Amino acid sequence: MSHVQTEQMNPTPSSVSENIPADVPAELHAKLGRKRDLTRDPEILEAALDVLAETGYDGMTIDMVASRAKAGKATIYRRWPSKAELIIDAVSCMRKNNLPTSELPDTGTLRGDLIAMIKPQSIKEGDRKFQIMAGVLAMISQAPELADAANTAIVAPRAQANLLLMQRAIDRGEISAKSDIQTLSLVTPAMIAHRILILRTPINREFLVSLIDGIILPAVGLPHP
Amino acid sequence: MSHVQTEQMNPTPSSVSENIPADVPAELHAKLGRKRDLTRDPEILEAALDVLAETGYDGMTIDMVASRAKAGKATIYRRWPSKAELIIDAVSCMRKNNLPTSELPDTGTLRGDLIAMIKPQSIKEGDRKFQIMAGVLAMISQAPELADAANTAIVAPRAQANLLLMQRAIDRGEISAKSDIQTLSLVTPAMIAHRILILRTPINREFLVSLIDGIILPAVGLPHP
DNA sequence: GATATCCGGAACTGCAGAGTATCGTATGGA
DNA sequence: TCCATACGATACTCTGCAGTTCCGGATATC
Repeated sequence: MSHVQTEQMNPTPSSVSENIPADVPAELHAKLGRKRDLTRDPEILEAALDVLAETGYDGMTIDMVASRAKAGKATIYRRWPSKAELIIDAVSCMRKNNLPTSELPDTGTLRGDLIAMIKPQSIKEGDRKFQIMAGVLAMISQAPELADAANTAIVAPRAQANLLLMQRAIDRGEISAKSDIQTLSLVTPAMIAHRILILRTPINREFLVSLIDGIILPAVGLPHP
Repeated sequence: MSHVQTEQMNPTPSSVSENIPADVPAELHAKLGRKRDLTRDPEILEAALDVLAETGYDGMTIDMVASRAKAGKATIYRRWPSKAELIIDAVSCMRKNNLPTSELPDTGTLRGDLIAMIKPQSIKEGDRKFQIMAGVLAMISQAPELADAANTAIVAPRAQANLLLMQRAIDRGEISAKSDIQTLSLVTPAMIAHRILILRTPINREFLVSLIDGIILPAVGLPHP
């Protein structure tokens, strides 16, 4: 990280007590209950994620985010105190866009369920998410809470979905209850991350199917179809 | 990445043709066959890897590398034209330190071989390698050749070792020849990377054993011991 | 329509860090 | 012993970007 400036000076401008300036810092803003264009927030966060996915944390500049969101730089700093906090917020807010567990497929077989989770749209979306992950990784060592945010927003949902599907397979007696489904549920996210981050190869259907048929199903004792 | 400067100006100082200065740039240096303290190169590269593992690409400064190697900043720039090339060189040179395949264990069983590869020293060394990987990831999008270098130096050797052990297990009839050992050989590196990069949890013996007993062996049809 | 507030745009400041230049010194070869 | 070269240290320049400030215009409320 390049410039991690002096960290939060003058939380209250106590030197001049004349009156509140037109543009007040973000924290005060929220607390004073001023009205703001609330539709700008998600647009800016989305722009930040785009730039992050494309250029990485250090390649990303606030000007890029501002121009992509057609916003002024000042507008961004009115809402977030620093670049770091903007990104943490952006990544944290990704969680909302995850599909709820109620929408999980239920085909009757584990393989059917796992295959059903492969959809063109989810592949593309997953690609972007892991690009964001790559952009964020550089910053993780300085802001550990970001690791949690990224994990919660990007890999945990996938792992959780896998875990539920496998648990259901155990419950219906399809696979052995001794399977280490906790570890197994992490295999696909880890392999996807490895492929995108290190091999720089985009995800496709064949790859995901080979993970299912070559690793997951054999590991839980199901014969290759 | 912060400062990716203007990229290679005046390859030959044609403006002044007086004589060659005492300290010539690195490229000329090598070509002219001047004598240099060759023992400094690996020390500087090693220092660069240390700093890289600790602070990441953008956190790393040339001054840090110089002082860690007890070298002058100018000495580094005499040998490498830029920070980026220094790091690419450092990562590329890691390959040499990998143990040759001839030293692979041969216990007679796949599980025995895989377990035998877990040694305290290899865990520690692996930890550092993947920290370096984390540091390098930020830069990969701008220098794709670095992805190859990192892959070749860090994950490929592990995968290759796994692959050989599994192939031997097939050859001796221990496991089915239909096993997708190509994909399986990537599981441990990918899971290790995931754990270090995203979960920020250090590797230990229990984790590696659970990968072997919970995923690899079940996936090739060997019963849990 | 007057007032207040926020907006986008743009100019500005400050600083860290890449890369360069210089200097006094250590070293090795003739 | 002398010369050449490369060394470490240090001081320097230059540039990109985080964060700030200012301004004219849009919007909303009354």
